[in-house]
Amino acid sequence: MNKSLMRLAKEALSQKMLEVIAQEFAFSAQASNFKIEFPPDPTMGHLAFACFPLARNLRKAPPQIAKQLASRLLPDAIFARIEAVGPYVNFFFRPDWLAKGLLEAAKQDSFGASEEGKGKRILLEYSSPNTNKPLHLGHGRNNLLGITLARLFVEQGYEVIKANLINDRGIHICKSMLAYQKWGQEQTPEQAGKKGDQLVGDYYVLYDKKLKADPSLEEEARKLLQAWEEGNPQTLALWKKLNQWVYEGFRSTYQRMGVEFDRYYYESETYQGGRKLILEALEKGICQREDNGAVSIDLETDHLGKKILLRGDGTSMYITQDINTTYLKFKDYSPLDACLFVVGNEQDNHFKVLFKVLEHFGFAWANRLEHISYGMITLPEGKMKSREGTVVDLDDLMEEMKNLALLEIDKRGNFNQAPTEIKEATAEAIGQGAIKFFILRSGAAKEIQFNPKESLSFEGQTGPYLQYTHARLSSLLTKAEAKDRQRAQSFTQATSKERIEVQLLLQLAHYADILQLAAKERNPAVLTGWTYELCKLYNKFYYDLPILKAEQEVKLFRLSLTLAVRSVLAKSLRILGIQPLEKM
RNA sequence: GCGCUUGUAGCUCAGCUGGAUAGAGCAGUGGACUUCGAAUCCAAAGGUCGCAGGUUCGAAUCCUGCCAGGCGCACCA
Repeated sequence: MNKSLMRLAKEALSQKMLEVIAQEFAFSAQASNFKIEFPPDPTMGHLAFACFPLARNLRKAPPQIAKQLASRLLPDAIFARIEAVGPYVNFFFRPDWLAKGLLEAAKQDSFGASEEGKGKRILLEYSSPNTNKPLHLGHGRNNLLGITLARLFVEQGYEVIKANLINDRGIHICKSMLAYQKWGQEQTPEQAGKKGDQLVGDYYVLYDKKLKADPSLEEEARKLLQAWEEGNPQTLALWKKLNQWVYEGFRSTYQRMGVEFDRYYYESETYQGGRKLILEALEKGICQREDNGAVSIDLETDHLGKKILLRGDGTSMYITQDINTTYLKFKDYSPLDACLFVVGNEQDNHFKVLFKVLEHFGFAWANRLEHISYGMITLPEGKMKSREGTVVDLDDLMEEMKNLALLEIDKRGNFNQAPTEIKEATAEAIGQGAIKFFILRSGAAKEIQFNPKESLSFEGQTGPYLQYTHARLSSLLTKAEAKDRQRAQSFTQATSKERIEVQLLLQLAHYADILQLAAKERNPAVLTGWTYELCKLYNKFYYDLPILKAEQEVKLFRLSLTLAVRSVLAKSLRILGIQPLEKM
């Protein structure tokens, strides 16, 4: 599948318009002289030719141009109706043409895929947690953004490397280590009966609590960090032990969310490496030596001020380390067409600086770096604060959502006869669907306000609504006679032309462009919005028109349409990480 | 103070590379289950698109200023 049906239609239309404009106005227009758009409402038309840009060239009023052009245009194989409305010429697709072009294709798994990224490689870093506490809702947004973008890129034909840079060293983990050392009594996660990351997180909180009574702990934590840097065996052993527990905890959270990685980078292995690159730059005169021995770079001309890259004592900083990991990514995976960092917007400035520094260092790939920034998730009370216990823990949230879903399932009783594992798995899928859709439906730049009571509903614009549509439609298909279902697979005639049916076809026709746009804009919300719209259309179709009880030829068309919608819907849901359910 | 970012219906959000009457969901109101799954559908209601200028045939969309929220502005990460 190279070109989407919609693109073919646009190209055909564009060609046609060039000819007609030449005939009617003796003006040889360029395709750039006009724009083909989508009317706000499909009842007005399916494609629109706007006459504004031509008005200048032709010195005629747009409505006049539209009228003249429309009078010249005759229906053809693609368009059934063409009419001038104000300054627009509107085109209506022939439902048969849409049906023929879509009903078969949409059932293929390759539908909507593109070769845009064929032969190209993207490295996408996301998640990148600290190892001192469990993941919270903010990480959830990061993870979901990351994994969903990865799938969108794959759909565009890119080879995607999903990388996780683990912040496994530093003062934060030393705080947990210190508290554990002092008060942990060698307790293991098994003994405590909790996940490793949760256990380690408890000690991080404990450290903070104890710190209030005993400020000298801060000094002790710093000493521990020093011991770690010096390679003290006991410290290293403790560090390894706690980190291992945390990784096991993360693994289960990741798995539950459906998040995965191809490559892990560990800060403990990379944090020193940037020094060499910076010293080289210093030799080339790109960087400057400060009075106390620190190395800085002047980004004044880039309006980013002066930045220290290496401390006076020669030790690494955050940016030192990032310079190195970025360098390593290109070393490990060259050639990369893009190298993306999914990191919260509190680091917008950091990435601006980082990218600029690498540009100054002369790396040719510096212009292929991109920060995928996203807003924080806040609570009605304000910011989440781990110290005040107002953090929404991801594991807790997922569990809570699943339990809520369980209640809803019981209320309906569809699973009363089913084994509990099936019921549980369904509840889990619904809970996940609710969380994922909720987080992915708003644009990344926006802050999300998370109100536990209201945000995670199962009705309306939600993940479960999409899953319900899929289940409902699957249920319908199982009720169709096997013989009809069989025939519907390859049935491509629009034997009925109700408005809602044409709208559904039209929605399917947009799919490929939607996927492409979502990937290009790095914005999964483009897909969530489209998918919701598809479901809305289908539910209306389902409600308004009989399917199984329709007259035979109409029934086959409607079943064929249903099969097509199910296929595309299931695929969109999978890209979003939401499980399409047969029953719920 | 400087930089980035957000401000659209009571609430949560689409629309923002300028175009046809600004759209959904939730909440609230009124309807639709003897009919393919009511986690659904339909209807009415709800808006000075933060404010003020400007560019344009045309601005929620672009520019400027102001107001409000968020995030940055470390030899922290």
